[in-house]
Amino acid sequence: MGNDYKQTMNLPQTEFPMRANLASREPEWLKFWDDIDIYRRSLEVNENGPTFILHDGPPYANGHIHMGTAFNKVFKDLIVKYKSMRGYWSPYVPGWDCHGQPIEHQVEKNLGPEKMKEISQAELRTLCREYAMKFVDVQASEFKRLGVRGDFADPYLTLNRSYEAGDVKVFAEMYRRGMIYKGRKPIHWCYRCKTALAEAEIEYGDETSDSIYVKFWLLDPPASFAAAGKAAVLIWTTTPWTLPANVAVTLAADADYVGVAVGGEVLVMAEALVQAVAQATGWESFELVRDAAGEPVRVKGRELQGLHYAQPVHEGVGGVIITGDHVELTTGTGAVHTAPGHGEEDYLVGVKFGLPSPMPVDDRGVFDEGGGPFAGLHVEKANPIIIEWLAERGVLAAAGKTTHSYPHCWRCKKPVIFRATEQWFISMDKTGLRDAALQAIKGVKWVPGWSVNRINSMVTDRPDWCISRQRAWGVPIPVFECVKCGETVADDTTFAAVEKLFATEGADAWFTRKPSEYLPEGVACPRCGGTELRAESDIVDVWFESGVSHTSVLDAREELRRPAELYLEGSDQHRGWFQSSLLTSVGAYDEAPFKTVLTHGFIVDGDGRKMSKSLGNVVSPLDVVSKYGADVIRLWTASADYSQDVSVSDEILERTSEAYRRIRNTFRFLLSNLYDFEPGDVVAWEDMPELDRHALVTLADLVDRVTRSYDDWKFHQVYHAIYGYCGTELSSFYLDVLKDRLYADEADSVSRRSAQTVLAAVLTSLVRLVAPILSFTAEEIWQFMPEALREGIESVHLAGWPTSVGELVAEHAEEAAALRADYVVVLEVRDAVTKALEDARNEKRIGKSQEAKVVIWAAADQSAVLQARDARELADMFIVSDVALRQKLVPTEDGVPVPEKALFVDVLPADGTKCPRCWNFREVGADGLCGRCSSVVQG
RNA sequence: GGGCCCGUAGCUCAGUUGGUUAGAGCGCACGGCUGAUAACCGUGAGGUCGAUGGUUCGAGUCCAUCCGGGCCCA
Repeated sequence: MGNDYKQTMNLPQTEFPMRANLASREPEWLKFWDDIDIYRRSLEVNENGPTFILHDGPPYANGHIHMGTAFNKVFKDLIVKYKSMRGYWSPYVPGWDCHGQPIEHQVEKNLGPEKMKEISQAELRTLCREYAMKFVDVQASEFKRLGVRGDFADPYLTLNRSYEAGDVKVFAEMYRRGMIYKGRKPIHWCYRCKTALAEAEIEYGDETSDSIYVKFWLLDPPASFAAAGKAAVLIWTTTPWTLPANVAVTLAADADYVGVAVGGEVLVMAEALVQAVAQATGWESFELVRDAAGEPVRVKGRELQGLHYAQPVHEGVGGVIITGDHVELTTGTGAVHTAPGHGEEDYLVGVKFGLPSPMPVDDRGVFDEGGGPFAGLHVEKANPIIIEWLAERGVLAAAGKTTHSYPHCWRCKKPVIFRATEQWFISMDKTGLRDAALQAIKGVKWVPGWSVNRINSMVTDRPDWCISRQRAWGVPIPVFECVKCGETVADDTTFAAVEKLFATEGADAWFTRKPSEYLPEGVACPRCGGTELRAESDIVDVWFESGVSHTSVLDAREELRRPAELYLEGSDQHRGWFQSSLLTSVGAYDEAPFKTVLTHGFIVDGDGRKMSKSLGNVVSPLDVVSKYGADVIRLWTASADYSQDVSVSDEILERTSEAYRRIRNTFRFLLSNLYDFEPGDVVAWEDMPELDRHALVTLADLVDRVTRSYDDWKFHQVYHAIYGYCGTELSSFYLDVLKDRLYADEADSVSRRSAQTVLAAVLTSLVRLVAPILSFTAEEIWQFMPEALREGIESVHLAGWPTSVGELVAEHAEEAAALRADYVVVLEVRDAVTKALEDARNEKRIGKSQEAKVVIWAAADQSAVLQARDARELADMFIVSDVALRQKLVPTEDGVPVPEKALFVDVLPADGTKCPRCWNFREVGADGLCGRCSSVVQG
């Protein structure tokens, strides 16, 4: 609409682009932050502030980041930025977990078997180091691209010398305290490659095995069974070669066991499996042992516990019947042959019952003397011989073949065995570590609340911690072995020497130098006095390594300290890092390394399913960055309730992106109406229209709410509060109402300056509130703000937290309370008015609301509030040209009319003529303008 | 199979100690505006609260079972 008056108005002006173009513009802000060294600066401004340390849990330096790592890092970043803006000294040192089997495995795969054979352990370690460092760099740049701020120039790496020295320090302290011991545990073992295998190095594949049923004669059978014949417990196994290591039979405690009478013998097994076993063994006739009443004799597994049987291989040796949770009643006989040296479950139940774990198979897979009659036999060839041997002795009930999934070595593709070997353990109970840890848990704040249950049950139930690994890429168990007698040599002197060695040369030296080169003179075996020592070849579990970051990082770095205020990781870390950090810290220092632990759920797709390549629902953070921008990932991170699993999908990101645009446009409107606002233009509270004072109250309330939500770690509430404020409070009400004043009133009028004063307050507050989340956009806004509003501060991230509005409103607390109450009513009426306007619009009686005049038949409870305001004020708030107030009285029985309870609104065409400048309907003068516009135009 | 946890409109979230017709914003549909314009304003339609069965005068809100999903174990 061509309108000459347009130039006489104060229409919005700004260079701040409506379209964000985040993907291409964000890198410019990254450069800006680099240029001004924002990380150092953010520390400097809070040099004297209280300390807040969020200690970063190290992601594994392998591969690119995914949505989960992106979420976690952004989450941490917004907390650190918030605390920093609140005045806390909050250094953030990112870390990486660099050692471990996956990297070693990958390097070995890349190398191929030929080259692998040729290189030394030291060379392999060098390749692993290069591999890890490459991905540290990759991930660091990806994290930075997300806007994560921290000491990326000097992160902590578990392969650093100083870090490795910390491993020794913690190990030494726990060793001194008597928590670390040497024991045995079965592990996957490949006797061809003569090596231990990690779970990830196992490939499962179908294998045809022997399937045999064996009778273990009971030495002290229950009388009810024995009466019917010689009694045995019947077991089933697919690994006959493990029978020499048998020490027990495990039953299900609550299951019913019966005696099956076959050929004059009584075979005890689970009742539920009798039919299946009969089929497998081909019994032509059998019957259950019955009592006098003719009922089958049923005995619970737990009642049989403690009975003894004759070990099937070793003559004159007894085994014991125990019970365990792992016994299934779906296959076998419900009586499980138990050899703690040959299986994980067998081992665990063996530990529980204090059983020995004989291990008659050597590292080549050959039976030693422990194999009894089979000594010298290779396990690969043992099965048929053992089966025949059993048959000869009349204990083989049946033999067949079965196909099942079985573990294979990834290198030679051949079946592997479970074999107990010497390992290092941290004892949970010898020195009371478990109890101390449970005690320490109580002193930590766990968010959300269920988190404490989880850590508690894990610490309560976990077995001793096996901390040794038979690998190359890691930190060695820092002890020695006497070559002469095999005794472990480790004391203050050796630990100090090793710690120094690692601190100066790194753990690599362990593999290239002889102990005599770095141990002081005179170190000798405490048992035999031998002085020739061999360095332990096992390395330490990577969980132990990352767990000691409280020592290697928090203690070691000047800017940090232990305990940290906060650890923040996904819920899987209850078993992982939270626990390993807790146990090593309690073990070495008797206290938890953290004051608060925050846990978040996992990232899943829109249907709540985990992301996987096969489902095709994987969302890559790098793709999201290039499509939407890092700020949209950041906004998504903040918007989700992390106490449960967090969904991400195209739709969710699309919605988040729309929310982003809404927030961005709100800022754009604010900026565009402050182009001519100078510090001298500020209007005092007393001189403001009531609407503006109310807007300040609303803003102060928002700041308050948002601050509390940040403090309570409720970031999705921050998001909802800010988003809602932009849409509801500002866009659809306050800003909409303000347009007339901002555009049409005289530029320098008090009414317009008052509005701008409020807009400035909103802008400078809001930009700070969103800065921890929308780090890039907030910075962009900051740089577009009028000079004076920036107060000479270079970056929004150095600008501190908004406090002045809250103080101003607090000075007028009473009035503020009244305004809050009154505006509840005003806004109710406004809703009714807009609804009535919409009806009129649908009837084509009006177009824009300024064409209307509304008559409000106020309800009784609203009347007083409306009466207290003048009609023009109300008309402005409702964006109509005029308001008339009426109160409808209705007659009552006693003849005294009372006000009607309901509210009615009539919409009429506005009186007067449309002012061509401000589009309100008014009395117009000779120039055709309304009084206000006329005087503005004339100046 | 075990431990911990989750399941309210298409999406993100609210729903106090169980109590009137379950809320908000966004999206969507329709309409308005064209002086926030790849914007802005308004109105409206969408849930019976994963399912079933209990406790209760009354349950999204307590109990049980089941279904679906997640993490960690086995």
